[in-house]
Amino acid sequence: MTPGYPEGMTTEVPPSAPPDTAPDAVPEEDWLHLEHQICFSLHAASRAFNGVYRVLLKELGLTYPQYLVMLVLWEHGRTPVKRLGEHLRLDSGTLSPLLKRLEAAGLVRRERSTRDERSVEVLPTGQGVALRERAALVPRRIMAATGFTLEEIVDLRSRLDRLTGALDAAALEEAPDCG
Amino acid sequence: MTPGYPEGMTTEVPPSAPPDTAPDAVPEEDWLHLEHQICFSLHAASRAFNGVYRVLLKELGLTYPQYLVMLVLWEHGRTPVKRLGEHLRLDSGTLSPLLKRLEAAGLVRRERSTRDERSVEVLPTGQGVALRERAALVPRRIMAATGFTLEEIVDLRSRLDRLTGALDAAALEEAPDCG
DNA sequence: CGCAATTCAGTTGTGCACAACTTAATGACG
DNA sequence: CGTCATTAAGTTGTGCACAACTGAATTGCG
Repeated sequence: MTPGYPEGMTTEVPPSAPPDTAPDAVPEEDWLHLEHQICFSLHAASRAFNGVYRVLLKELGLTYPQYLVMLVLWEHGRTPVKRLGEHLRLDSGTLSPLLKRLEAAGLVRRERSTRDERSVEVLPTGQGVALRERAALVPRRIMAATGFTLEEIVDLRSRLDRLTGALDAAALEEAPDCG
Repeated sequence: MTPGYPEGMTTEVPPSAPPDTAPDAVPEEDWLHLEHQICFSLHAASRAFNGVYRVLLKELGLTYPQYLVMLVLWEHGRTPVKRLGEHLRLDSGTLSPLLKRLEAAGLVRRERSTRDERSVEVLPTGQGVALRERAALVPRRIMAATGFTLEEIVDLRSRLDRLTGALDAAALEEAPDCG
């Protein structure tokens, strides 16, 4: 292991070290290496999670994002697409076709609001509500699959939420100028 | 907040409580609720991370998965598609078109192995190697965006790796029978 | 009222993830 | 040697994520 760099690959990063963002004395060369591992980990964890859900949700006929939508609908009932997007951090470009598929599957209905005709409200059908009972087994099986205790899960969740908040804020600052 | 359930939504989950997997005395009804928050968190964190990378990598002309591929190539040089897939947990269905785009961008070349004509080896072009210098700034900016210390990041990484390992193992057991 | 700006859902186009399949090369075995 | 299982890469089809855009409804303001 630790294969080292192939010839011609060591790219002498200029030694400019902005001291405000560097939390430690990590050589510049090692950053890509470390980074390497970290972003792999997050990416891989997300996909592994998705994979386990895929297996469990297959018998419910749901994909993972569809399951997330149903969770919101089971909890809140009739919900405008806009609010679904806020809960799930998804825009209409993702939700519109997804909801169309859920509607085609007979799990939700979409009704244009009478008060504001721009808005479309989504509500679970009887079949959609009934699915909740079968879905109730999923969380426990997911928990078992992680091998984590409840405390560990909750702790991980709070870290991830903090991460998400920081990243969202950074993305906003990064966007137009601000630099 | 805490909107409560809309009428007709409370679905009396049967009180069967398998004691082997329940780490705590959490009411069955609350599982979906808790689950709700947890899977949202992971999903959202992954997408938030992706969003920040998207912004930073835009000026390099890379997507996040393409960046992951380049990280492997920068570290290991010439690598067969098969091994890339092992590093990144991706199959040829994902990698083939991705590598085709990287090749079209002039960042990598693909060469069929002479020793085993089934295998295709990927290697960075001069342009691809040169890109590494500009990419060296990315990890630091990502770190800054997270607001996490190096220790926190490393700790989070180990948790996520443990999670991924457990989930992968569970997915294998879940698959055919094993029940 | 009349018109511009905003809001909301939907569409289009690109790219990733993955299951299922195809094709070609390799290796094992009789 | 010939046959068959295995392996590697690629292709096809479905679905998600997101940017950019369209179009209709609403709101704000003069």
